Amino acid sequence: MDITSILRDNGLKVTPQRLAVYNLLASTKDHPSAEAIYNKLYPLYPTMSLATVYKTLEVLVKSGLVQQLNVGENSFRYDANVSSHSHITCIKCHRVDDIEDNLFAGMDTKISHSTSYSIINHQLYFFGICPHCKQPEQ
Amino acid sequence: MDITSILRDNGLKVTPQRLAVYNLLASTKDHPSAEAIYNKLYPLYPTMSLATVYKTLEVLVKSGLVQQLNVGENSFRYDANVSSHSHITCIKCHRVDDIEDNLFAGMDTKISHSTSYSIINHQLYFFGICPHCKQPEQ
DNA sequence: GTCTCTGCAAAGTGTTTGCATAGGC
DNA sequence: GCCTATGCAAACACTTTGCAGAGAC
Repeated sequence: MDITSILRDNGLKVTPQRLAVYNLLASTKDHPSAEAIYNKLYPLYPTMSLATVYKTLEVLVKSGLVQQLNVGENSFRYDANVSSHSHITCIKCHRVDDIEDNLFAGMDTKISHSTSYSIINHQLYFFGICPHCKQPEQ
Repeated sequence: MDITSILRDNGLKVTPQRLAVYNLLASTKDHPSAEAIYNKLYPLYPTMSLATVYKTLEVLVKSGLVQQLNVGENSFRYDANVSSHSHITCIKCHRVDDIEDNLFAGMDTKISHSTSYSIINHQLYFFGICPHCKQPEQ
């Protein structure tokens, strides 16, 4: 199902701003922050405001079209990939990459047994040095 | 080694405020935020300011006496347990409990192989409903 | 035409900083 | 007595809110 139908099904209007934010997120593996999204869209939509980006992201998150990530910076990052998957951050260049979730199969069940919680989901963040930053400086 | 010696070894002065913040963290499994720490200490140290709590926490984190947690709220939480261990948050009452880290043995190596990053550490957060909140409301 | 969305500015929240004074050593 | 730490207030960064006008349907 496409974003237009999903928005309409949720009683939400389809606006150029909403499409622009979603399409930007869907076309990158970058995990940008609200501000980064705004900076990328501003040249194309010079009337768009940062407040609109925030309001749009809230709508997209609530509609299940986008997920909000918290990689321990002071701002959130956003991801149009809403499937359960984890992230790894480079402590040098701060890029954020995806990790396939099948590496964590069965983990929720294991945790559930050892904690007596009912596990609903998880957010797993790994920190390290990416292949690019491992190369010697020149 | 006790906190007094560790502070001195780092060239830091031992002040009542630093001891109070550290001892509070060391004596609870609560994972309080800076504000919660301030609120607990204020009755005992009425001249202490929130800025001092923040400055003290920064010093303690840098000295390796305390770790900063990011459970996806808009504020950080702090933990005097600096051993590698993960956390689980109740989405109803927002309590944060510890998870023994041996459940995750070998995971960093696995991720390192699949991502080509050098893994330095990880932050694993689980979300669910705690045993207490699972009980029917009365 | 209705009712939600946008965009501006202002307010809010958690955290950090500057600086004079207090206090550890 | 020196030099760092404290505590106040002001600044900061990110995010949210209020509201009038614009725009989707």
